[in-house]
Amino acid sequence: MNTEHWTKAELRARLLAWYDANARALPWRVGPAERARGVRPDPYRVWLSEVMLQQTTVAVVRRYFARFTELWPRVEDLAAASEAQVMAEWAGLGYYARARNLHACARIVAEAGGRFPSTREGLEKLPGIGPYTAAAIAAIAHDAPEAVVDGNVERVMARLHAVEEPLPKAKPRLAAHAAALVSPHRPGDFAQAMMDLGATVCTPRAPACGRCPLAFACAARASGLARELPRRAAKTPKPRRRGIAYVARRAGDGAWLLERRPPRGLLGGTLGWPVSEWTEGDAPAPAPPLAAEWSDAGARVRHTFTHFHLELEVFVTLAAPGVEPRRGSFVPAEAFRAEALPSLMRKVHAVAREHPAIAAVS
DNA sequence: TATTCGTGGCG
DNA sequence: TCGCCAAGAAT
Repeated sequence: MNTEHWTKAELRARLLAWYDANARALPWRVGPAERARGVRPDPYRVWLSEVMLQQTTVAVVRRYFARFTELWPRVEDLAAASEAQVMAEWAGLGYYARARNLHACARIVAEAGGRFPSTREGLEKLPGIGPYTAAAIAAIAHDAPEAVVDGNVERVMARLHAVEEPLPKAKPRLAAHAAALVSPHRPGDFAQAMMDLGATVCTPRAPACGRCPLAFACAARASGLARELPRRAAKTPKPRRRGIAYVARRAGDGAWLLERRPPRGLLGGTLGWPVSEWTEGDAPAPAPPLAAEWSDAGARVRHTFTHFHLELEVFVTLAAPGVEPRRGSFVPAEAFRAEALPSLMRKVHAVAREHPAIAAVS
């Protein structure tokens, strides 16, 4: 029983009208005006942007998206790259399983003629494409009438309907609300409008209800709850772990000792400095990757991951030219780029490079 | 169903 | 300094 004095059609119309006037200009987006003229976005660019945007802010994705599409303008180009190249370019973006899945997905699609599936069901079979991303590509690239439910949409729905149940338990309810609203006429624009609204107006901390095209229908607005919703289940505190990072340069040619991490798990598949185990209680056991005189670089590296804090001691050494490392391999100085390392490892590099034993080399 | 997976910006 | 959170997926 709908006891509201507004209809879903009216709500859709208000949102789309707002989007027509306020859509963000994004490099991977075909705006509402162009779209009205029949222009459709390139599914490859939609896919690439959506994967990058998973749990990641637009500001950061802009830079990476520009670089990726410059290097690899088509899915076949990305498929032809090596996984190491893709990992190096992804470095700093986080959630590195995305990069591995991105590359695997590109090879599957390229092998299949370079065409992405056009349905949500087909898309969801590909690595790295889950329910959200499949629906987003289907709606945005193909105008399929799919409900696209991300964090923004969940927040908008929680407020619009004053859903008090905390996340993540409320997810099915919020998804149902979103599904009931999907525009049958402009599904792609509707999906992007919902996300723009969440990103620029119905924001987490300080919603700008005065500028919201849906304020007239918003239950949370009416009851003064907008800022409180959506509620979330209490989070468990992050433990603190400690470890040691080892930065070795080779005397003479200045090569750096780096190690590729195992393909799964934390920072899986990325390039980095050899490290000890990371422990919570006891001090970490030393685990130098080669026999040498190691010096404490002094400054500690602090870094916070999704579920723990880490503090790393940094040890450095200048290794003799003929030394054989127990782990990792030497990368020539001219081939080394700190930008190809994940953020944690960049921080280690920034500390190590200040030490005389490291700085003195070439 | 609950964990595990990065990072940077902001209040 | 610190907790919160962002266009989630995989296991």
